[in-house]
Amino acid sequence: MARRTGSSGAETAEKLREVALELFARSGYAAVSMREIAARTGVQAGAIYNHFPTKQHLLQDLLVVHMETLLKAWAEADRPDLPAPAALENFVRFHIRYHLDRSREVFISYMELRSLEDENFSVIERLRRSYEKAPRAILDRGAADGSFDILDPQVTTMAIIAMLNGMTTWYRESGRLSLDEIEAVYIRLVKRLVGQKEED
Amino acid sequence: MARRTGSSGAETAEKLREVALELFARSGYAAVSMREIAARTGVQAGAIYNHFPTKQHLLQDLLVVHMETLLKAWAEADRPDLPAPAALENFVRFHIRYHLDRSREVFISYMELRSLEDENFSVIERLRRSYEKAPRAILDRGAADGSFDILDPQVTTMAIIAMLNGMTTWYRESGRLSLDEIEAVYIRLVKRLVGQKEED
Amino acid sequence: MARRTGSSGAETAEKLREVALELFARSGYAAVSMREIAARTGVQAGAIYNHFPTKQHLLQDLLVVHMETLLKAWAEADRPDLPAPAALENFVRFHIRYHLDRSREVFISYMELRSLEDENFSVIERLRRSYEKAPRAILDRGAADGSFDILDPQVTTMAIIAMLNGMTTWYRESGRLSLDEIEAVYIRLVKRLVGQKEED
Amino acid sequence: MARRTGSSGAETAEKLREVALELFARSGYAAVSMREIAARTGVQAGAIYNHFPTKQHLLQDLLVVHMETLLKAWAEADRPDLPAPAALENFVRFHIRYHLDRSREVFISYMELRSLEDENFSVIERLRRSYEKAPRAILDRGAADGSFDILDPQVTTMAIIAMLNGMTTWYRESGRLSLDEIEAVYIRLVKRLVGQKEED
DNA sequence: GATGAATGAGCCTTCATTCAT
DNA sequence: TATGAATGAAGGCTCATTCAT
Repeated sequence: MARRTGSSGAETAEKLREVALELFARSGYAAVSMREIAARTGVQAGAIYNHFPTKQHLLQDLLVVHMETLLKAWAEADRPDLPAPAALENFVRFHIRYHLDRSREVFISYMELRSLEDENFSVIERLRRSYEKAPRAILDRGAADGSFDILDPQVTTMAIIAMLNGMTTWYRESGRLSLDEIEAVYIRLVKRLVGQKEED
Repeated sequence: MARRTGSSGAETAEKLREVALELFARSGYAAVSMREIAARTGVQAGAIYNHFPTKQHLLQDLLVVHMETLLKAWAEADRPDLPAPAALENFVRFHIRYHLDRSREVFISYMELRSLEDENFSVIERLRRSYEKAPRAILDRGAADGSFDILDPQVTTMAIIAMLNGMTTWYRESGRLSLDEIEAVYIRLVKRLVGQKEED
Repeated sequence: MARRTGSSGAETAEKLREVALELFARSGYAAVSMREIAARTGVQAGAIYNHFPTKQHLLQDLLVVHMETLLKAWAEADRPDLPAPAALENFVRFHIRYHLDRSREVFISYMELRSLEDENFSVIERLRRSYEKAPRAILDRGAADGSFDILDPQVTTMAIIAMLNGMTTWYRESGRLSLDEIEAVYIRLVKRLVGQKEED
Repeated sequence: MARRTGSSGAETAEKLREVALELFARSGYAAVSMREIAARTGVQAGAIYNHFPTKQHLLQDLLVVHMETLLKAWAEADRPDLPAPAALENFVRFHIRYHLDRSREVFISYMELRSLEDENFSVIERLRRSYEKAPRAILDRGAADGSFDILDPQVTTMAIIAMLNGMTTWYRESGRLSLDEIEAVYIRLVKRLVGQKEED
């Protein structure tokens, strides 16, 4: 059969991306079959290949789009004009909100790096490094102007990111603490890590 | 052909465990085939089934052994007699050293939870929760006696663990800092997280 | 998108025939996909079906056109008025020239008979037999008037055709001998096969 | 299920070779599926891969074995001690008998060269050239000692081979002429091609 | 305990063909 | 007439697992 009335190429591609994202995040790239993705999208397996040339490209597409969207979103959220403490708080808020909204993307962008073929791996790795420069720059700025007391800027940067990302593994909307409360705790924890005096 | 002189069942099983660990950590459970494990062990695929009834059991075996060994090691390293600050430092040292030595086990014990069938999943999850009680208990003790100033004990516990585990993703023996130096930084970072005054 | 200005249906059909001929000759009917034919023609696969109802029809079309063109060309080249020796030489020249010009058609008309469905096979087979009657008739004429000394007319006919066709498998324009030279050799070889005394 | 009692690896491999030979000769390499070969062999498709690593290897195996067997058989049948006319007759007899017995191997060794990947192609092509040296050497010998009157030794060699091979396309056991009769005709035709005087 | 040959299901991908646009 | 998106079947090959030897 040919195209059914009402369906369009862009819609199918977007549906495929959404379904693949969900399944890759839940079961892992290797454990998900093209047939499974197709079935949940409501098409036959072969139809996927009208939109993505291989399974690998589908993963690559998800990761590139995620990283680029993240970088673009941060470019808009970044406030280099703010003093370092406020800039850091801004980063933490951004990172937590953005990553909770896209926990599946974040998860596979860490977990499925190993499923990427070499060249694709490098592309994503480079984008990731680029994002990690954001907190590092703020830390350096705060260290320079004396508002932070940093132990080791590189280790501290990685510690902050790991700590924030860890949240996605246990956060549940129905949990004990609201997102606002958790956010507040994390902001204070990060301030401690960078040796900033608490204002209160 | 029969068994080659000199090889024994226990040896093969151990070699299989070691190879499977390496491959699962590198490529993920779903992406590794029994044939691949067998080939690197130097046997045929069928021989694996003399030692492990299924691929799932092989993973389960690795994870259970890892978690039980970890808990046993901690039971030996734990010093409940120490004051909270020293106990926390002891935990951090233990965790870093142990996890760097077993980075593959740690990695798959986080990553491949989703590859476990339901019952196996619960077993491992329970063991993991059990380990996480260790830092939590120290935090609670320090909070009670006033040596720590904890923001939220549960969030802080998870933050500490996530921060420490993050290290395994970037640590390289040949890196800028020695293990001792990194350890020292992390200990100070953890002290900051729990609101302990730095002594020096 | 609609038809691009300048392209016409007949042009596309002819381009498809040419491309299919080339690909079938090079890789074989079964190994060539409709997408491949379409791509080299500069259209999408679906467009082929505006010109040929199935892949099988496309092959059939090529073979029927080839055989009919061959028969028509021979009808024009044939000189039944000539004495048998001159008529035979005329046939050999015609066959060599025609088959070298159409080596791809000749090749698939032998090779892809097996790819034809039954009815189509019979059509082509009949046309081929019809062409083979040409040399046979000349042989019979020469045998009757004593200008040839034929061993077995049927076997000799097939031998001549096989010998001549074999040339298409090794002939290269850049080879040691020119086409004229090769032709001269083949004419003399054929004369030997039919037991005709060499004039020179 | 595992191996059924009574079956053995070597037997299955041989059966697979025989079936593949038959099917490749009948339908062409590209048109035959591994499942089809497996089904006629009485195993599942996957089992083929215990004996041949790929479909291409299966074809390659058939062709290499055929060419090597042919060369070996000719090495035994060759009689370099005979005078050129008798040696040529010996070659024609050998070639006809051998090729009729192995018409499928001969057919695919010509037809499926194009299905071979580059390296495999070269191997077979080299073996084929090697066989073609046999008649060429006899022709040269007969030309040198004056027993033949050769027009062009290379063209004549190819003509002889093409003429003889052509027989496999039309020979039927139930045909008008017996194999002995056909053989006799072909021997006399070849003698004519090399310009040897007929004895009787 | 190990091999090697087998199964049956499933993998990613391509195929000829169809049809709304 | 052509596109591009779809189908359903089939392609070569790999998988976890079994079992006679």
